Amino acid sequence: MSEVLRRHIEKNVSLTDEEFGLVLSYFEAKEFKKNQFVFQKGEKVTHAYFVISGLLKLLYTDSSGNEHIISFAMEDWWESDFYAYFRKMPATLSLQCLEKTKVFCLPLEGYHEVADRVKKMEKFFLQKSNSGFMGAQQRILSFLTTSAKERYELLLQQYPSLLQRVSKTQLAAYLGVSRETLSRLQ
Amino acid sequence: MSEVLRRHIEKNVSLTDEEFGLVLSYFEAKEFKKNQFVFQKGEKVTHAYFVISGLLKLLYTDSSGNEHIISFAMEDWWESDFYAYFRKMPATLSLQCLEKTKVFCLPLEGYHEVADRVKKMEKFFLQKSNSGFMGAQQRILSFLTTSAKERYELLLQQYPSLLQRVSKTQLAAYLGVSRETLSRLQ
DNA sequence: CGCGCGATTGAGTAATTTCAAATCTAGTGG
DNA sequence: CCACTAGATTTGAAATTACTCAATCGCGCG
Repeated sequence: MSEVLRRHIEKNVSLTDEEFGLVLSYFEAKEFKKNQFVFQKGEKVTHAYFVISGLLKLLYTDSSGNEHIISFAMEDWWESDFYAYFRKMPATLSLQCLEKTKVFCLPLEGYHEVADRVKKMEKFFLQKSNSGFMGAQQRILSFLTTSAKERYELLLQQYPSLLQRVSKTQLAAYLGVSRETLSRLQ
Repeated sequence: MSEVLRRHIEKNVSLTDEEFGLVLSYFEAKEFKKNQFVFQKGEKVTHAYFVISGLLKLLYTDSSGNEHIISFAMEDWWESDFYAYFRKMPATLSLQCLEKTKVFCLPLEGYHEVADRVKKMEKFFLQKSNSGFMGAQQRILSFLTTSAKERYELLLQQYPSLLQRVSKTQLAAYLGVSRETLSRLQ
């Protein structure tokens, strides 16, 4: 469990046993069942989540009740409604498990404190945030430049396991097309 | 000039005169003419740019030669091809001035060094990166949930000055529709 | 077997694109 | 002041693409 987190952090910054022990003390392990919500639209977002195993979707439900998937979070990913988390606002997004999922939770005070007390963690969070930003920008670019079909092929190429793990309805909600259109693309 | 930068940083973290002096020493002021490229696809991206005045577009040119605008950067914004900047890769994007523009440039070594030497700047960069990420995620969400017309109205509501400052062709390239479609939306 | 869920297919409708032509606008030189 | 031009914008019309709603298919499971 905790080695997964340590290996993940040490891809970016190295920590002594002592430092990692301190870091770990700010996290809490939790487990969610398939289909369970980690949090829902309107609720407080108390934690950021590091995924140990399993799969989640971060989604937005529009005024007509349609789901739009902002991202899938799999092993080794950080996820939350970060806007709500950092700004202490009610969630506009929901986070739901697509599989039985184990996570490490980090409350906001823990985030700030661990960054303060272990300066290497501030650097780590900065690098994570930077790559999150660059990834999001890539996705924006893919909406601007490529067709749904190309986005679909690219997604499966990047994460081949997704096709086995989530329904095509979910993939369509991530790609931004109706499930019927996705079905006709293949 | 430099007060613009200081005010910008101090929206997030406060600095002593001495600290700001040190921070400033890592930047270099530069000025670009209208239509001038700050960098182009394929070139090295040596700096991140803080916009003092003027307006730029960050764009991607696809294989057919069509331009897609990832973002407009106006006063008080940071911009670069951050992927290329941080990873020291050739640019996949280009940064071009839509107006005469003044910037402060920060080379990558300066970024790391200033973050190391003024720890508050690490916090500042982290906060900037986080808000950049959240902004990008909002834009992804707008592609998933709203029509081009709604995206257009939202953009003008958020940045009313854009309509005076850039052509509709550019706005269309930002919104992800053809200029003819944008013209028919209004 | 039959139910239920997801995926696919069909048909009609709506939205967007493409390419071309027409219109508008600001700046220039006579 | 006016005519002219280059660039941006709008409009037109046909072709493509995507959407919606409904019906059907396929499969696993009680």
